[in-house]
Amino acid sequence: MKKLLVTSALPYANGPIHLGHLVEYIQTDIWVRYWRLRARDAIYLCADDTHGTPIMIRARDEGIQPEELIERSHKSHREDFDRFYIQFDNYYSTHSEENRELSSEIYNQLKAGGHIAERNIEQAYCVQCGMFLPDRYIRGECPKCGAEDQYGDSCEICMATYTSRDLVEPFCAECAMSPEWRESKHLFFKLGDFQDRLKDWLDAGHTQEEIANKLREWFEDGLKDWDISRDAPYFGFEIPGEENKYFYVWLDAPVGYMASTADWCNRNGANFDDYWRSDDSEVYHFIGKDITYFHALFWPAMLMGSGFRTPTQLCVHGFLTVDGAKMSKSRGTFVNAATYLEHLDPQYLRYYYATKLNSRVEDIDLSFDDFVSRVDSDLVNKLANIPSRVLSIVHKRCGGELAAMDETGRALFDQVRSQADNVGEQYAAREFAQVTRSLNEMAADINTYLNDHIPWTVAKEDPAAANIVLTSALNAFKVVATLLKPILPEFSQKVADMLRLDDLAWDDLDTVLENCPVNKYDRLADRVDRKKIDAMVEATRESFSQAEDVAAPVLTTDALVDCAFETMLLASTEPLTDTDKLSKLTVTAQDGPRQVIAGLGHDVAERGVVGKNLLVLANLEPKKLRGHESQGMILAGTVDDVPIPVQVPDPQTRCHVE
RNA sequence: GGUGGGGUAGCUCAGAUGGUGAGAGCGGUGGAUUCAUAACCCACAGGUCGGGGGUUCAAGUCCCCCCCCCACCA
Repeated sequence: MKKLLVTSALPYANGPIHLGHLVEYIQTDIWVRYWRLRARDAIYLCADDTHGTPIMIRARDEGIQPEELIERSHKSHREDFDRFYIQFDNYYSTHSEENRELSSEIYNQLKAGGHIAERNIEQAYCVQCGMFLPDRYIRGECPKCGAEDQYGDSCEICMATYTSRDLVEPFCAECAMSPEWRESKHLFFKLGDFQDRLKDWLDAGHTQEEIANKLREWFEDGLKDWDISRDAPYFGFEIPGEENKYFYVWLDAPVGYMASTADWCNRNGANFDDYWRSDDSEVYHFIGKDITYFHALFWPAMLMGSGFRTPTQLCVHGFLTVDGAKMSKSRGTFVNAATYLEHLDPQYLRYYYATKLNSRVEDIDLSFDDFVSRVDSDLVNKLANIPSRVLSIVHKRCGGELAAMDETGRALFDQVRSQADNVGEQYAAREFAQVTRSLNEMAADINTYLNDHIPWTVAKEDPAAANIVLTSALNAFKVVATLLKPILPEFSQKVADMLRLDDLAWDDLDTVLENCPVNKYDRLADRVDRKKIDAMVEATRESFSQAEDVAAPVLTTDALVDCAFETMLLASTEPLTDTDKLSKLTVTAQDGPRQVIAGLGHDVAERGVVGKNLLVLANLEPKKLRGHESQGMILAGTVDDVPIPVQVPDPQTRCHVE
């Protein structure tokens, strides 16, 4: 079999690992561990993605060098991964000499091949911050619907896309200064040069069919040139032959896969070219669907244009939702890996994700109730229970030593053993949900066998006869524990220890333990305490509310003096149906009726606020939103992301708030 | 707004290329058991397969329309 190189996407060095990240790392790790179990030559590589504006700005905000920031991230990422049993062969960094050299080499090759174009473009430049502003760092009013405080590339209210140049009254997101427009030279990768080869590559089945379909849509519009340069100041690699130009972070990020390979090869006496310039290896990238574009178009094209091999397969997965909804900081479901570890066993999450994962691009849901029931009923009640019930009798009645299997016991063993290859195929196909289903069926067979042969009763009269049953059940369980190893490495190792084996190996699936001593049962897993989940959610909620408090600037009373808050009676509401959540509210102020446009959702009337006194910022400059004039701003808080206007209890109370 | 993916028993989900009376696990109910982490084993669930129309001898499974949810949009 060809040697295997497997990667997970490079986490950005700007924040901690969370439960959403872990879907991918656990998925990849299980897959690689399966191949290691099959004794295949496989390496699992990753690295931190360390460059770009957000890192630079964050370091500056913290008053440290970017190098210090990314080193801190690297350390914390590694720690989190280790504790979740993510077994990288190498966890490197894109801020490395190898990465600089490889990125430059690829760029030089592309340039030599005529695939790099130069063009001047005009960009927002903040004089105060001394830098060009990426779309995410420039804000302003949406040119289409007039919504305020929108990003430089698209409007979150009306979903319009545009360029930052189109923004009305743009300002720098960092310092709020209005930017000036400066022209500078940018370098572009002519992706269109590779259109035909990319099409062929996609048609050849290098990724899931649904992904390929989506990419083909982009082909129809024609592939645009990709801007790969950024002007100084920028945290990244300088572009060879240019002055004050840096590679855009997404250029050198995937090259990080290669840099990690190079570093690993150097330290392990292996040959880099065997992986990246050879067809004798297979390269698998596990990625989330959000970065498909980079991995399915830019990345293969970069490789094609620079004389390297292209990936064997892109394994694209969906996103994680928690209890059916997007992860939420305020609801406490945006759980960091480190927070999870303070409360729960990492193996539970590995097992739970495995029960959900398949080879498709579906989102998976972490439902806490389901999580508890899966772990308790599968892992504890069914799987871990088998050695527990068997070994207790072996030690109580049979002197702690196994016997030999009889024909019936052998039949059970063979039945379980015969499914191993099938489970292997499910692993190879990344159908982990099927793997867990198969394993639970096998466990059910063993439990049924035990119940049918009542060794606990037989042992009272005839311990030797009972031991035949126990020995058979335990040997069948050894097969299950071996097959479980990629998902639950520690669980499997503990089983090996109980059986007095060094480890559980695929090649030993046929090896049967008979007439030999075994150790006492060592507890394999405990039930999930629901209280711990609640505590974890609460801790998450608190950590983010604290963070947000710190982030808010401290105001003096001066800032509030100009604000005229007034209670106004809400007379009626009317949803603006061509918007996602805007409603037109009619309120009665002291000086008469007013119209206010508010993003409170179309169903705001159902929250019992009509006829109530609401708190309104009354002296806000009138503004048109989606063509409707808004004369004030309703103050509201959110409960579970649902906006609730602030009410003043007594409807008779009409006042200014000073 | 565009595109993609979904909507199957209370919950989480299986259900190639249309065809025996629609499934699993969990929960629930009844029984059996006591070796085991109140675990395990057996039996029971009658759900308009989102709604409507169509093709067909036959449709969760194909076609059309509608509703709802989710994601992505360099």
